[in-house]
Amino acid sequence: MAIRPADQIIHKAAWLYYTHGMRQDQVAQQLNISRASVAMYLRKARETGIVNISTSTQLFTDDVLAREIEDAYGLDAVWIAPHGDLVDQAAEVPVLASSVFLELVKKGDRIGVAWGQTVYAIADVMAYADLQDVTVVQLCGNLGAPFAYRPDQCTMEIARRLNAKGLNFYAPLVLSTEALAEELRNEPVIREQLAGISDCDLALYSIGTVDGESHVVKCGALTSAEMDALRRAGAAGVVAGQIIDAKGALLDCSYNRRCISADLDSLRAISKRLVVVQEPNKFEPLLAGLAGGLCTHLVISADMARRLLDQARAASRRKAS
Amino acid sequence: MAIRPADQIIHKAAWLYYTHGMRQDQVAQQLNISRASVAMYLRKARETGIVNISTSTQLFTDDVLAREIEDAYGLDAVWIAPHGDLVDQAAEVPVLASSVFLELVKKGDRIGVAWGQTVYAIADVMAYADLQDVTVVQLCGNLGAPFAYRPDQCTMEIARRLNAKGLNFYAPLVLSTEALAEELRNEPVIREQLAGISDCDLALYSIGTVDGESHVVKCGALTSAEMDALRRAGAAGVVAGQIIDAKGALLDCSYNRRCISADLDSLRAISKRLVVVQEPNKFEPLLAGLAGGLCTHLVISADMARRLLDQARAASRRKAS
DNA sequence: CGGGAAAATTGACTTTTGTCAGCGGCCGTG
DNA sequence: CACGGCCGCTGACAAAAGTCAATTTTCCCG
Repeated sequence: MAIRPADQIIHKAAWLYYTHGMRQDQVAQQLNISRASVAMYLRKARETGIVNISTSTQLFTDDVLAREIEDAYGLDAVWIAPHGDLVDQAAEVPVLASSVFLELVKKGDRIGVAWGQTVYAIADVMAYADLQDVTVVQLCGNLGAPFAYRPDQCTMEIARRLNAKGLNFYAPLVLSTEALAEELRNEPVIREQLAGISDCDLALYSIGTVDGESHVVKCGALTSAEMDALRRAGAAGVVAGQIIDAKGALLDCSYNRRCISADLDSLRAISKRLVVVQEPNKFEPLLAGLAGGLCTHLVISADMARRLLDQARAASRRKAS
Repeated sequence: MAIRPADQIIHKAAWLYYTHGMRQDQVAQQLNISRASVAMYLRKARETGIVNISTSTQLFTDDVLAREIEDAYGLDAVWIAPHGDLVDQAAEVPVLASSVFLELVKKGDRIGVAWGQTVYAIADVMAYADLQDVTVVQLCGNLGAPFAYRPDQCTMEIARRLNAKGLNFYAPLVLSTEALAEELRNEPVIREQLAGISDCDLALYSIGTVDGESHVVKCGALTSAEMDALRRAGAAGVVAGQIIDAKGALLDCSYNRRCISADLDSLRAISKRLVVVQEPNKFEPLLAGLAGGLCTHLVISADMARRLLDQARAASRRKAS
């Protein structure tokens, strides 16, 4: 909490340079150090979030397509990463998402974070910030897979970037029997963490696919064959490690009952639910999530936006006829 | 709300430069314009709040003196503008205050703003920001004095800087009879505005002196002689144009009854009350404000901080003996 | 308390950014 | 339709910032 004495000089340099608009040589003179050091301190200030530089994401919400999707799906806000006229579209989604995320966070917030490649990609490009009274909580249990994008890593990395407190979940995501999962959920430590999820101000997650490429399969929570069976039983997407059906409801299956993760109602109790979808093959999972009311704020690519809108129009035509 | 087509390019340039970290020549190439134009757009982006650069104010809260004052007066946070080792101390207070203010504001907030030289000085050095869903409301009636720091100007200037909505108060601050003031307060428009004050998330004000130099005297709301009389009757400070006594309660006097301004209870209902004191002669007024619970967040100079702490210590010694 | 490794700092050089006069297109006006 | 004024853009130069190898300082450890 307290500033380390060594960092004091960084704060001073940043204040004089950015707030007072002094030049680096003036700052150097004022602090009796070389200009090169000032340049270095300023870089550190930016890197650690002592100085925050953020760009409005209005460019990406202010768009007819985005408005139409907001209306069609009843969302609070939609951001669309445009086609390659700027930069690579797919890569743009996490960058945009991390800006949007930082725009939505405010001091004192409690933030729920799920996991997966998309979430980790967002964490990875996220700017550092100085949000010491923010708490980042993990939305579901862990798994031991050697992937950077596993639940605890996602939570930790985001907490680190924000200089926030990270609250990890010390339980496995999935257990071998339903009874054990139930028992564990009733353990005070775990119960408390699960209960705290609905107190979050903001949640961040993506929606997973239900095929062999799904992160739950890659991490070994389910075999590819089991996933195929679940898909035949109506699985449409994955949210915080749990399987949902096309209506966005929790699929009634043993796997879900063996999971320790955020209750969907708890997620819906969070006022800002930021869903980010990067891969083009996540169309159906995303529809499921939208149907289930799991999303209030959405970041997607232009292609995906197009498909969502077409879908909504087709649906309303069907209803009209 | 919508981005003007001409501003689109500014957003794009800012996004590529600040978020993607491209160099100006790369941005220029990407957007098919000259690098000089990019430099110009970037300046505009910074000036209009499309890009936001903010520096942590931790340096000024993270200080034993600040902590001691927090404890002694039960405040949420205190910031202290240090002695001249950095820059001019008095001039630093508004600069620091405007940074603190911007740190405390968040999207969707409703902000109450009073008036006076200090408040206007803060507005004047405030960085531009892009907070379009913020509302800035005037905390008290107006007066026609030809000063830049009058109530409507303070409100408007802050709203302009934030790109927020400004809600002015179209009633005089002080009327000639109590009856008329009472009648006016009951007018739906005015009543509504007064009622809306307690819904604010954040308030910004200074505390005025009760002498001939007071802004209420300079602006002609009171004569110097009337002020002297009020002082003898127990006046200790001015908050949003109203006179308070040493305990921080509204002074029982005709002037106050003729005022159209925020009820002190409404002010206390606002969760963050940022009080900024710049001039050294505002020590007693500040004590009155603190006594009345009108302050939760405080920005002062190092000298003032010293005096506050000495006062608190003297008071506790007196109590102990 | 000396020696050595690691970290911090700096001077000198390179790259990047800021600025401004001047050019050219656009629009309203005579 | 020609003219003048205005605004926005650009090229070229000046100023500022970034970088890195060399040097100094700090901090262990024997």
